[in-house]
Amino acid sequence: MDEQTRLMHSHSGVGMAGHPGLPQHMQEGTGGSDGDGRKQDIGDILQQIMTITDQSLDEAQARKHALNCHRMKPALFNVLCEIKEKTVLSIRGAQEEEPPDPQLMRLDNMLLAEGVAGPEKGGGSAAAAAAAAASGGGSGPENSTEHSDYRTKLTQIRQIYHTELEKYEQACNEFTTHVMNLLREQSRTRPISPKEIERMVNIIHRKFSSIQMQLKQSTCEAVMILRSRFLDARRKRRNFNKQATEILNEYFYSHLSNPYPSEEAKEELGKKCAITVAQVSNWFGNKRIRYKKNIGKFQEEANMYAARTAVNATNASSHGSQANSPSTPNSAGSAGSFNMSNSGDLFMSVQSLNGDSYQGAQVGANVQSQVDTLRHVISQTGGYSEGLTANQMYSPQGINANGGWQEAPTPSSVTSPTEGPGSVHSDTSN
DNA sequence: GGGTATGATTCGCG
DNA sequence: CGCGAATCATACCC
Repeated sequence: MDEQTRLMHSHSGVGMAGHPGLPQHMQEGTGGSDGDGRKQDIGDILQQIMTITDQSLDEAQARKHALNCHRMKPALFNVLCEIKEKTVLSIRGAQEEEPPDPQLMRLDNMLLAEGVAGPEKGGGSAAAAAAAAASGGGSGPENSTEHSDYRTKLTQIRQIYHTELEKYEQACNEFTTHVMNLLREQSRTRPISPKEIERMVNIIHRKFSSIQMQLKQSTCEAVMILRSRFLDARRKRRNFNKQATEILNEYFYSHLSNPYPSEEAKEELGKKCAITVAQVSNWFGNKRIRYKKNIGKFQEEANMYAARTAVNATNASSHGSQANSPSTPNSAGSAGSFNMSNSGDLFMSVQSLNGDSYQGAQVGANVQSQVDTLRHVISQTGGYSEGLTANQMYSPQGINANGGWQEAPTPSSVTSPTEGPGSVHSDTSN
């Protein structure tokens, strides 16, 4: 410090007369008696500035300080600030005033709509409710747990978002303060106008807001993923419970000739299995196609259910025909209207199990179910398969070239004597 | 972990 | 609109 003071004074006795911030050259007045001296002075200063880089660090430091304390400094700074203002800053300033980013607005809107941004209470649950409404049906309790799950996750996202946002804001403020202090500090040693500081602050804010936008964007993505997970039922697939599968299988195998449950039957099955009608439809759709694709694989299962149905049928003592009650799906499997005297005809009509096609007999449901049942019982014993294969020709109209379930009228041989050929099948809601 | 089973979705067809 | 077929995504089992 002492050395600096010495240096400072060594330069034409220049003191610290100048008031920082004031245009010193104006204060000096126009009295030009020492004009030459001042010119000499300025030349001196400039010389010092120009050569400062050639000096050693210590020397330069000392010289710098001396210059800083020079009475001409404020004036020089003022001029430099003006020049800066007119050149660099004005160029930068041209692109400063921008309209709010449309993408940012979109993100903001979305976050608001999803209940992530905006008021703390209600937003999340409202969004969850909306999402739930969009997801459509589904079983009640299952749905409510899904709700809370969704809400919990959304709250988590919300919390993270707000925490991060706060962090960013804090960091932004800290950084801004830091930079402002730094600039203020530096403004003592280099020409920095307050306007420039203001601009710098703006730049910092813009940078931070772009970071914020990234945060918003990733938050939006997270919400979208959550939403899609919540809405996409495939992702929350649960196997039906054993009982439900049994009920469905029972129906399927006891209606193997025409496994197309009517709407009423689907509702009934849905009720029994605690699943929706749509799920019943899905199940039957899948079952049909998969059964048809690989009958061999399902053989055992088919036999099992067939045997079970057969047992049920034999055990059931009631023999009142329920063929005309299409809305009772289980009537087919459990009703005891099966007439053994028909068995011969039934056997004759049963098709080969190795083939792709089935007979879509439009006989009474009970009779038909017994046909299906017995077909498997027979196949299990391996009794009639060859003969039955040959008998396919017996009912040519029952064979579908594409291997689909045939909906053609029943061959007369299967027609139950108690029910006319036109009796309603339990599967069809016609 | 990989293979299989299974519920759901999508698409084209009649 | 219901169906078959293909496909996806997950559950389940070894």
